[in-house]
Formats: sequence, C-alpha cells, structure tokens
Amino acid sequence: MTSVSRNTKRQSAGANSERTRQHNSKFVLSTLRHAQTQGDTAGRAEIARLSGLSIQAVSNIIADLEQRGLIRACGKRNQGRGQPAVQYEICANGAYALGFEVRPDALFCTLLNLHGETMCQKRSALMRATPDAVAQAMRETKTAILAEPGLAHEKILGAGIVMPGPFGTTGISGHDSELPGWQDIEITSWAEDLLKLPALIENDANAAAMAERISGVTQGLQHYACLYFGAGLGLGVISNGQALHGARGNAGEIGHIRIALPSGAQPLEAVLSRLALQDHLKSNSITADTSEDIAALFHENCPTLLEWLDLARIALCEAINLIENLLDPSTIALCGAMPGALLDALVKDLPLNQHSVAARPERTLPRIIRGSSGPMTAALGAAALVLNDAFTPQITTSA
Amino acid sequence: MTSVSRNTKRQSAGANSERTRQHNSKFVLSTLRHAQTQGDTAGRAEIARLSGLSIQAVSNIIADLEQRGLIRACGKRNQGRGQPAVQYEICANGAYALGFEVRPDALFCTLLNLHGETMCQKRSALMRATPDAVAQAMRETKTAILAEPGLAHEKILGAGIVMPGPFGTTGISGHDSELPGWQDIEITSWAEDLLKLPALIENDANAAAMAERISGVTQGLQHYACLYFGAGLGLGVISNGQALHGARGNAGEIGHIRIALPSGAQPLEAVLSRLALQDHLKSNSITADTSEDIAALFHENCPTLLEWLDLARIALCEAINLIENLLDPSTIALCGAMPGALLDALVKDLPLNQHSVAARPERTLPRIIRGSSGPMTAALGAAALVLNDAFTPQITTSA
DNA sequence: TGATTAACTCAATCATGTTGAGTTATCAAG
DNA sequence: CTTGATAACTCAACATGATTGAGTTAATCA
Repeated sequence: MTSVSRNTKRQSAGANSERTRQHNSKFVLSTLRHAQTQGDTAGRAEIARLSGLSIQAVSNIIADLEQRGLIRACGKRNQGRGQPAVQYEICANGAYALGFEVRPDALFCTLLNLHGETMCQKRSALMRATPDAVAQAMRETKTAILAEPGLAHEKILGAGIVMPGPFGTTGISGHDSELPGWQDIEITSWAEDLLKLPALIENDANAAAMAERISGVTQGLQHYACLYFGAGLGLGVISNGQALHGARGNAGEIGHIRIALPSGAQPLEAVLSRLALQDHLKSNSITADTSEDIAALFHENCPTLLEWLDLARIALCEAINLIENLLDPSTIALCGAMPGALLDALVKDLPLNQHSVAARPERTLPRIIRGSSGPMTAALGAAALVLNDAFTPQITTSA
Repeated sequence: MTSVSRNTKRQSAGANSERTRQHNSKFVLSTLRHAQTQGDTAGRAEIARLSGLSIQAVSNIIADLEQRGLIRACGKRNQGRGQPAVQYEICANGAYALGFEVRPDALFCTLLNLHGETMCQKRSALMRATPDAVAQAMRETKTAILAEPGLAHEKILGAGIVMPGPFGTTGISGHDSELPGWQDIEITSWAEDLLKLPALIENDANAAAMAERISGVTQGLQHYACLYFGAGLGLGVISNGQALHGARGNAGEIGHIRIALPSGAQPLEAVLSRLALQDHLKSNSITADTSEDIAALFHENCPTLLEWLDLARIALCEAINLIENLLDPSTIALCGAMPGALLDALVKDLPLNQHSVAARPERTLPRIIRGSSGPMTAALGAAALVLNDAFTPQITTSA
C-alpha cells in the first residue's frame, strides 16, 4: 500500500516487504521534516547515511513519495567536491490531517497540512455529546472540509480524536468530563467506520503534547511532558516520541494527585486549574467566564488574580518536582486553555528545586517552557497525532 | 543475521528483509513464550493467525529457529478435525542471558536461560566500583561462566547491566549511589567492547520490573509499574512492554518526591525505604543490618517494626495514588531488597483510595501485588532485559 | 585540463513474504 | 468401514523491496 497509509485495514503484528517500505518511507519523511524544522533540507545520500539504507533504496522511496505529491525537489547543494545533491522538501499541501475534539457541548475541528500549519478550524455546537450527535457533526464537518478547494478524501491521512477521560468505568463516577452513552463503544473502529479514515484516539493532554512536537516548542524532542489546562489539569507524556497512555488510556491524571502545600495537602487541580482560578476569583466576587475576561484581569493587575498566581506557582513547583523525578523529561511545557500571558507569568522565574535530577549543568533547554495556548489546542493536537504517526516509523507490540 | 541477534553491530533505523525476518522471528518466539507461561504450546498455523503472517512464512521461521536450537517440536495436538498441529516449545537451554548489577562495593551476576530460570549467580567484591575494577570483575565473571558445561559465547544473547542512578551530572550531588569515574563513559559501547556482547543498560527499578515480566507476577502485562526497594525507593515503569527511561535514564526517582503525610510533607523514601526502616529501628536502639535481621524482627512481631509498617503503609497508599493517576498501570508490583514477608505485610489490606481511575469494577488483577524479593533482584532484572529484548519485536525511533 | 570526489542511475542479485496447488492426517457422518 | 470434510502443512512459482557493483554526471582541486 502506501507509506503514509490511508487504508483502514488494521495492521498485523507480522512484517513483510510492504511494511518495510512503509517504515522506510516514514523514516525518509521524518528526516526531511526534521531538516525543515531546522530551516534545512536533505538529499538522497544524506538520508541514506542517516538511515543506514542504500542510496538506491532511498532513491526509490523518494521517487515514490515525489510521484505521490508528498515531497518535491527544491534545488541542489554543493557540499564541497562531487556532484551537488538534489535537495528535497515536504510539500505543505501534499496531504492533510484532521483533528477533532469532542467536548460535552461542542465538537471542535482542525485541519493541518503536512507542515503542521492550520488550514481551517470549525466548531459545531452540540446539545449533548452523545455518539449519534457527535457522529452527525463529524460527518457534516468532514463534508464541509472536503468542499474546500484542493482537498480530496485521498489527501487526508487520518483523523485524530480527543475525548475527555477518564476512559471506561472507573472509581471516578459523576465526573463532569464523562460523556453520556460512550461506555460500550470501541471508539477507534467506530470513528474509522464513520469517517472512512484511520483514526487515533487520545486524551487531551497527550494530544496537546503532540501539538507541541509537531508545531510547537518541543520539536525534535523525544522525551518531555506537557502540563495541560483543560477541564482540570492533565499531563501529556511523550516518551521515546510516543504518547504514554497507560493500560486503559487514563494516564496523566496529574490533577487528582494530592500534593503538599503550605495550606495542607490538596489535589493539584484544586489549586492549579482554570476552575480553581475561577473559584478563587468568585470567592472575591469576581467573575471571569472566558479566557478574555481572565486575560483582562491579568492585564489590569487584579490583586485577587495575582494572589492566585502566587498559590499556583507554589503548586506548579511541586508538580514539576513530581514530573521531573518520575519521568526525567527534557523539558516540561505548559499549555492549554489559559491566556498566554498567564502561562508566561506562571513559568517566569519559578523557584525550582535545585536538588533534582533535572538540575543538570549541561542543560540547554529550560526546565519549563510555555507552550501553545488557546481553546483549540486539543483539536490541533488531535490532528498532530496523525502527522506524528505519518512521520514516525512504527512498531507493533508483541503478544 | 539471526533473529535473536548476537551481533554487536548497531542497528540502523532503516528496515530490510533481514530486519523483517528478525522482527517476525521475535514475534514467533514471543508467542511461544507467552503460550508456555500459560502451560500451553502453539503450532505453526496458530502463530500464523496471531501474527497475520502466512503459514509458509511461519514455517520457514520455525525451521530456522529449530535448526538453531532455540525451539523444538513437542508433540501434536488435535483441535477437532484436520491434521493435528505440530506443537513447538522454547528450548530452555537454547540460549542464555547475562545480567550484571554494579554496586559501590560489589558486582552481582545472574545467568538466565530462555525459560527465565536462573542458571547461576556470582558475586565479586569490589574495593571501589571504578570502571577499571568493574571491567576486570566482569571479564573474570564471564570467563568463569563460559567454563560451565553447555555454555559457549555464541549461546549468550547479550548482557544487561544495572547501575545505580542518577546518570550523568545532576543537581543531586554527593548522592551515595553515585559511582566514581563513570561520568564520561558511554556505558553501552564500553560494555559491548568489554564483553563482546550486545549490552543494555538500565536503572535498578526498571530492571526489577523486567524481571517480573519475564519470570514474575506481571507476565503478559504491557503496562505496569514496579516499586523497588534498592538503595532508596525507585519506580520501574513498563509502558507498552518497554521500560520508561526518560530523557537521561533517570526516570523513576519516586523516592525523592515529597508526599503529604499526617506528620507533614516528606520525601517518600524518608519513610518508605530500607534505610528509613533501619533509621526508625535505630531510633529505638534496635539494629537490623541484614534482611535476615529484619525478617527475624518481623517474625517476632517487634512493635517498633510494626509501628514503622503502619507509617510505611500510609506512605505507600500515597505513592500508589500518585502512580495510578499518573501512569494508569494494570497493576503495581512491590519488590526488591526487603524480606518477602514484609512486602506481603505492606501489600495486605491497604486502605486504597477508591476515588481513582484504577478503581475499576471489571478489574481482574489486584491494584498492588507482591513481586520478587531478595538481594539478587536487580541482577536478575538485568538479564531479564536481554530476554525481553529477544522476545519483543523492535523498532528504532526516528530522527 | 585532468584527477578526484560525491551524487546518482541502471541492472542484476538476494532475502523474504505471499499465493495457489497439492498432500496428509484426523474427525464425523453414512 | 468407507467417504467426505477439514485443517495443517509442503512445494514451487511469484512479488516486493533492499543490496550490490558497474557505470555516468557534475562539481572541486591541483
């Protein structure tokens, strides 16, 4: 089939020549993408050296990818003697990735091109996020997107879908983020049948982490974490370039962890979350329903908000300590549905624990950085999952 | 080359037919192993169905593995009509895995066969665990092991090596577990040159977790964690069948995390570790230097020890809450250098938080189980790393 | 200007998986 | 006790895709 595969057929555990080609094609694409993020390009011979493949093999793959419109030649480069190497780059609009975020009251959609650039965004209001209502909204959204010029079903690599966790029946019942009627649905195949596209399901924090990898502040990193402000507070973990789901897809519920604060032990998201901020404001009779409200308060130096910020920064330090000790990430990105300026303020001059495995002298990245913010972060991340998949040589796990 | 590869040559990122065969061979082996742990066996056709490979491909691989002495036919089985399927099993002594644990004062070694059974164990005292001293001890140990009957260099798949973290220079200086003179050594290639074998490096907790997977309580699980009593307290995390290292191999330092206790916030290993136990005993003028001493105290219901146990169980509950929320494991195993009876006592009737993503009604495994204990756990785990590698279809991550 | 170098192409070869046509051994129905 | 159905397995031809070695081309260097 194809390297950046569109076929919905489930992959089996065994490998064959087709799979080999798919794997190698993904390697070629990831090399080109990696070069492009550095403002660079690459030629056949260089890719062959990096991959350990023969030049001929790379040549064949490049011919194939070029013919399919995913890459194109972009000049030559002299590297000293010898014939100049023809350079290749990824065609921004050679293919697209679709991302959906299902929320209790709406369906968000983002379409990314191969450069990770947002091509369009859509929002559909939902009365109730039942499977039927979501299915209808997804179908309509897809139809609307296919109507755009230059878009065909064949050019969509797949769909990433973000759903609020926790998945399955858990001890946390009555949790606001749980959706009605989804318990008995195997979501991946449900979505693949619905959209006629390969589907990837993730929680919001992992998707946000992928977004940072595809077009954000963690490009090129293989190990990092992403604290994500969504309904509560989630943690996306990327290890070896792949998201960490846990046994049931419920990993990253960092908001539920009790942490030690000067005021006593509390769940992290009782302090460090959008809801916690709004509660704190409300207890001082200030309402801030939207991100814009919060941003405005921050802009005018609202003392109640600054008070919360001090609390939140203490909680954040504890969270960082936890994450660094447990996961040893290259960095931690802070992102999600909070005003960017507020994230900046949270991140700035944190009194981080220096007695940590993360306090390395040779460190080049800051221990915490501000990632992307805004309400569409999760839908963007959903689409990023698809791009990551297209650019990452895969494995199947054993029995 | 070979599927259970012995060659030291670094694998490249690109795939070819040889790599495909290697991948598929590992799948066949893992299927047979999995069946064997269930007291079962498997035939060609069954493996073909599981892998998605053709029967012919499986047949070829089986012929190859059998010829190399890694598997053998073990009777036939009637599954109703049709020709009975020839069953295969892994030859226990078809190959071996070597495991080393480097400690500040000694080098421990364990040799496992393909069934994960311990063939021999060795201990070499070290004055100081400098690279030179360790190299000499490793060389001598390997020579002694090769002298055993039935053992040849070719039958050793590789060496797993466990070293106390943290790796590299970190903010935690003066840490007792840091070894002298290792900062500037790329340990994997150092060990491969030294032993002329493929080498895998891990921290103690991850290795212990692998040991549970190969021959312990977590066989067949893809997602779990392992709380490990070593020098302090470590957490081994297996996600998707692979150990989680973090960016620098320092993941799992759960002992350093501050947790909220009735007595105030403290690092977890200030309560839950062998050293904490010994300190607690010492503050009541009881000395217990060895595991036997501790086991004896426990056996005679020493009130000071029981007092510690109550404290430790509270801390353990907090740790479990942390791990479950962050990693969503299938289960958590408790293991390491503590008397088994004490681990049992820790695990028994824990007042676990029911408000957790882990409190699932359909859960079949307990949320926490007792794993293997004893001083050789880490060296065993080191060898288990090699077996896991031999039985797990691999990938190389992209650039 | 010619030697050197590196990128690249072409054609032959090789490893491996797949496919389809048998063959064999067992069960079950007549 | 025969016969047909069924499933495991083998054999041979084929397809895919990577590798190899012998050119070819276009640069730099002396």
